[in-house]
Amino acid sequence: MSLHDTSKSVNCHAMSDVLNRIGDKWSVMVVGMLGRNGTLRFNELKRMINGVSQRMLTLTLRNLERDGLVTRTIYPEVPPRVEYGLTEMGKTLDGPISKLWDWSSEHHTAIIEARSVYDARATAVAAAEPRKVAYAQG
Amino acid sequence: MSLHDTSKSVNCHAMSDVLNRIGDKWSVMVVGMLGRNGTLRFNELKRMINGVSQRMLTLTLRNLERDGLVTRTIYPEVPPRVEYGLTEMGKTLDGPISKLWDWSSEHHTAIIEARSVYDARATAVAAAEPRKVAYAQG
DNA sequence: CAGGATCCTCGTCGATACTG
DNA sequence: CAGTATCGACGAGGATCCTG
Repeated sequence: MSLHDTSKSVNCHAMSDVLNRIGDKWSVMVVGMLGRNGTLRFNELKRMINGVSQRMLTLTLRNLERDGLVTRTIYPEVPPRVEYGLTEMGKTLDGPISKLWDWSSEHHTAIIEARSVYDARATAVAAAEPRKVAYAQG
Repeated sequence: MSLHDTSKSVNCHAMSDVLNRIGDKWSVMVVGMLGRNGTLRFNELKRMINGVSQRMLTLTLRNLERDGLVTRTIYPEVPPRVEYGLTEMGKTLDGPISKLWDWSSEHHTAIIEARSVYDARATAVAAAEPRKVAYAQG
């Protein structure tokens, strides 16, 4: 088949590295938001992303900027204004992320359901098996 | 434009929830591997994934199973044999993940480069600005 | 408004040892 | 082989306060 262990290792490394950034929840959010809205200010992002702390948003943006995915434009005004946008590379990432996004909203319900099924079964099994305790105490 | 804040919030929630699972490095790896190879045993996955601990692989597989993305088949033999595969929903996830995978290997180099550029600039700025210290100490 | 600095907590993960 | 159980270390991340 099409599986070469060597190339697999290399891809694995690249994925591993890239995933450390883009696999991050907030990064995906930021790229998604910027991909949809073009350009946003710090507090606009903060409001839209819902749950992100100021610290995390700052760090996320810095990392994305460092990786060449996000541009940071400072307007020397008062009050200060900083706008964030996607670089060309960032825009190419928006494609895959959108796919992921679509997948999420499409299958979210199914996942929630699968979880409750799994949990119900797990609980049932746990309840049906107090034997361990009985033996241990007997 | 096509941005509705309300639907955004909902999607944000769904993404947030889903990303907690699939945004996880190991989960992506596992789904990727299973997507490519069809079905794999525990230690096969462990060997292929390169760096995952036995504990993390177990947890990852349990979570994926719980979310209805991975099947777990136990063969009552000795020595024990357990095979993992993707569910139908899991297979649909393999698409988006493959996109991400491809993107990773395609842009990995550019990212590494962007980082070193950024770091070089950051270092230069830090070196060019000992004024703070000078003022503070003067 | 946009962030830097700090503290502190909670969860994550790896290592290890044991089981069926 | 395929796990479970436990512990300890570490770092991510939130809360808070402060600056330009």
